[in-house]
Amino acid sequence: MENKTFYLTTPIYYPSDKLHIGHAYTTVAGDAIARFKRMTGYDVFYLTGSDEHGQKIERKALAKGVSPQAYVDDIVSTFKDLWALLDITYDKFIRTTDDYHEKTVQKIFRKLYDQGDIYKGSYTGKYCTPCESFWTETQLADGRCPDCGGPVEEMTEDAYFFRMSKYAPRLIQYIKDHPEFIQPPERANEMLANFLLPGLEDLCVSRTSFKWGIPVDFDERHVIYVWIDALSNYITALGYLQDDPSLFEKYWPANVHLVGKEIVRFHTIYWPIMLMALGIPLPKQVFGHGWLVLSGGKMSKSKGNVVDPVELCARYGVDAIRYFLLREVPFGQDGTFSNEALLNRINSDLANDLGNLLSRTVAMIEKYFGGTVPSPEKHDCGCGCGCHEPKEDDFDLINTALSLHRAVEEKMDALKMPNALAEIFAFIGKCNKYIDITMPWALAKNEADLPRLGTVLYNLAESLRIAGVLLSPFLTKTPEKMFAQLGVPQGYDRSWDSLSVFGVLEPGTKVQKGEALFPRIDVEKELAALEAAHAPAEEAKAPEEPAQQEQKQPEPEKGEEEKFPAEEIAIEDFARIDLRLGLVTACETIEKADKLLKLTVRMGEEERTICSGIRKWYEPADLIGKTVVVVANLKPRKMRGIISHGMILCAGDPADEKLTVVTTLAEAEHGWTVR
RNA sequence: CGCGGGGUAGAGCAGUCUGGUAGCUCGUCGGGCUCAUAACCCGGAGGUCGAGUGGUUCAAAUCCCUCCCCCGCAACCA
Repeated sequence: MENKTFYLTTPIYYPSDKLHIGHAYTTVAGDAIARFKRMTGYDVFYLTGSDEHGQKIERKALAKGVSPQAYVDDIVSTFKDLWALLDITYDKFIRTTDDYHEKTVQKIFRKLYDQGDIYKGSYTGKYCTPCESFWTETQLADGRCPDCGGPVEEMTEDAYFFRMSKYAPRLIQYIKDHPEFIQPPERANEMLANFLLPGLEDLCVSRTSFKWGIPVDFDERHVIYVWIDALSNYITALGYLQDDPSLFEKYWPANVHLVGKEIVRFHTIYWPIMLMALGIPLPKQVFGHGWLVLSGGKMSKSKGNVVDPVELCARYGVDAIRYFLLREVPFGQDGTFSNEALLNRINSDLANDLGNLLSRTVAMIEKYFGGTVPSPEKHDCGCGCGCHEPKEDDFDLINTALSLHRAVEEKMDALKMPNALAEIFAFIGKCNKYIDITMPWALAKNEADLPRLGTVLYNLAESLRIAGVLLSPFLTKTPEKMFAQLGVPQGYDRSWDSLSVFGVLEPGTKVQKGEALFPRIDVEKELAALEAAHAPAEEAKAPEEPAQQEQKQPEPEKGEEEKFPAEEIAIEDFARIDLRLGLVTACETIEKADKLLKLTVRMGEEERTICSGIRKWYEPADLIGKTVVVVANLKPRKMRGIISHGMILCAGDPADEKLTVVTTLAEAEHGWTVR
């Protein structure tokens, strides 16, 4: 019993920006699993962290004028703040810039190199010196650089490669033999059909184009590229190849790697193959969950619809957010996030059903029994000796209460958090109904019914204790508040084991009515307030609801990419852009390019081909004969095999729903300069 | 024919693997109750389960076939 271990991981997140609700989703889910496993007797190790290397970070830091390390230090601290806010009980937070991680990754790299799984190869391609980029034959535009149109030359660059193909057959077999390895199962088909069966290419695992990474210790020009660096965190965090490997020995192989569906591929192909090469057992399961899609489309900064978990917690409390994330969307599928859905969930489940149940139960115990939990009648006699008849309603309630933990365990073992919560809330519904059936207020009117009344209220209080215990993996503050109101002491009374007994709560315990668990929210008002808070110019309004205890973080800048006015420029800067009027003489669609239109544009003597991603809004016929504004001195670029020489100016709304090509008010000659 | 997911009551979903009275949540309408956070409980209305009045079957939301539509990913929005 005590030796059962459970090793659970989240992805390590990339600190190029603040985290959003999607990251919170994964990590809260992991936390619920971790808490559940701990309560049910497992020795749990829950790992999360940050993946801090790479060119993108290097560039962002440079742009900000700080060192990459300073840059990531800053952002990673906001990660930790968020996890603290959401009550995430991780056992370790690994950073890929941690010293032990870097050293171990170097050892891993060297080991794989020494045994021949990583080899130094070379990459031959067409190189454009000014752009510092390699291009493949197919990327070239007329034999020239697709970026700048300049000449390219054949160049060879060294790089290290991982021999993926060698292990592919073993992995294919493993996946077939272990149907539980990739979850949900349809992802396994996806991986096999898309990547494994067509044949794996060797993977390039080093880079020379940037420095912000872990150097290959025997070839300092190279840094280790993301795969080996990042994925290894799951074992370096446990001390693999380090002085003290005891954690590794204890917890590996991982029970579950929790990942988003976009990185299932790396975790079910590259990572297992790395482990095979290292001679380490594979993780038991990789679970790829779905995404929270916003009602207005995918989350993106330019749409201004990024959902900030910090703000939500500040408004509604951590438990409301945790509950919504865990309950609303089937784990593994995509689901939609909307403020309205969130508020409805909070009201109907947390406020109306759970909060109100506690409130009415405690209120009745105070009113009818002076705040002392009454004793239930004994009705196990059944001999007709004057004792009370067993009540069917009671048995029904009690039996449900007693079988509930098993139902929850079953759902949780399949990582079905929403279903587990549904079980618990079905029981809460049953408690509300029980009140209706038994009508305590009627019993209270008759002295003779007092014992029955006591039984009813005892059953309710005990049911709430059980609900509180069952909710503990999911909600972090609420069970505590429930126990406080019910007078449940610390210890066994709150443990998972106590769920198999109905009657743990001691009669005579004092209850204490407290604040409403979840104050009901006026949805319409709140939606209006949210909208106001997100209006760019307006200050965030104070929440309508009593502020929760959570500390407010500095507001992130809203829609920073859309900020207006943008940075000022001088007239000379503008003058560098050569804008011309052009006449569209021909326009056609391009095969296999569902976003592009290919336009032929005349500007004075010159005629050009320009590709533009406006097919969604225009038919070719709409544009022929129209005058458009062209950015004439833009670098030519190859798109879908066609060189686009220039760009057509358009105006569009932030949601990307409406768009119009910019044209002139009066008749104008093509070739004129726009100024 | 690139890969994948999906189309079931006004909305969001379950049911499909393992064919057999079409279910849940929210909303809506009506009723009950008054202990409670205008909450809770009960009942009603509302669906030819994307289309083929396709195939298999005694029986299809469920299995097979064909087609249509939506959404992701990928390749092209500079």
